[in-house]
Amino acid sequence: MTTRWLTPEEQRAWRAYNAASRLLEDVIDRQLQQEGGMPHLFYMVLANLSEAPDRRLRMTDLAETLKITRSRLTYAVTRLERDGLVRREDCRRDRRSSLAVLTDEGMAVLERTAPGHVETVRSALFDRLTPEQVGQLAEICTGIARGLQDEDPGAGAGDLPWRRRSSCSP
Amino acid sequence: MTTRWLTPEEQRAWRAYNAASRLLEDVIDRQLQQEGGMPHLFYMVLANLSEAPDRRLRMTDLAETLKITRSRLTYAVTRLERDGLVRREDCRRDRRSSLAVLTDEGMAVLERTAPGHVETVRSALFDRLTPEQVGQLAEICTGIARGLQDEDPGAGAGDLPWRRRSSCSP
DNA sequence: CCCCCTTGGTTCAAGTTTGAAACAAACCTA
DNA sequence: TAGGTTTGTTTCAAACTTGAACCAAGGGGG
Repeated sequence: MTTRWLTPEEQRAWRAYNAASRLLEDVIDRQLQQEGGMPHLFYMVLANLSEAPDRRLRMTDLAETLKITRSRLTYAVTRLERDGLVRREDCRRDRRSSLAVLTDEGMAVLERTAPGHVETVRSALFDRLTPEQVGQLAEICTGIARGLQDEDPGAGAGDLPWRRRSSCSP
Repeated sequence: MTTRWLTPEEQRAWRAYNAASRLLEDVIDRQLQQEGGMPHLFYMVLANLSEAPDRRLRMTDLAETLKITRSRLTYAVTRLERDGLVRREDCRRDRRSSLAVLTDEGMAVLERTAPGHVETVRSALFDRLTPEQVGQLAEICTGIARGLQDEDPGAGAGDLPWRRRSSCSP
């Protein structure tokens, strides 16, 4: 079958998206690096932990919500641990698992860093969007994300009992 | 001034965006890596060169359109040059500049790789969007990109004679 | 219980990215 | 036109990412 190339309108969207996403991630990374000494991803690790029950999460679960590989998370947590912002803990239920725990210092850094980060996200993104556009963006992105999530397992249509989720709170 | 935190709707959008952009870039990188032996960025270097007059571009101009640092581009071009897909050429007009030139082999690889790439972009992104959403995405992203472009120079309002653009075709 | 398959994590080497120098050519301007 | 600034590019080390390989521990059948 011959390739279905992108229409001019699709090209316009695709190029704009690539430019915007690169620029956006750059500003955010730079801001967080300067004021928090860590890249965006590491910040998100802290943020996710801070919202988790008891400030701890299984490595695998954390990786899944962040949409990154376990290997990448291992590196991030190791670094954050070295800086004292996160601590590893063994899981009692399943001796294979390990939990990442946000330390008090980690929480402090997060609280100190959050305002500047939010301000950046706001001025770079939301201040330039109308309320309708915020909704449109959310709609578009949840659709894309859901699509890309559920296709990995098998090649065909999803037939799983709608995604299991293991838990491991002590 | 106290922080203007994100509204629930903004949070929803922001989280969805982060998930989607990460997943999207992952699929595309993986596909391109497997079928083309290069990451997305490198493909974009080839693609941009292929559309340039005479298939050549100044490093700085290329970096600017790709929204990446010159340093990053240097690395990419060096690697592509090692693989024979791109060649460097000196600029006659300005002896400081160097041009990246798409070789015939580079063009061939690009043509061989493009269909699979487009198919991935399509199935991951555009097949999940309505025509209106494509327009919305384009609108949103051009707005963001424009905003982030023009704020870098100075801190205040732009006062430049609307962005110069040097050219250097032989 | 033992074997096999799956799951949770880490490790390791190779690849990529970053940001701060370093350099060199071009461009003022006095 | 010498000297200082700007512009175009590369270099380098440190940081981060990737993917494959590895090592446990859990979970069934037999």
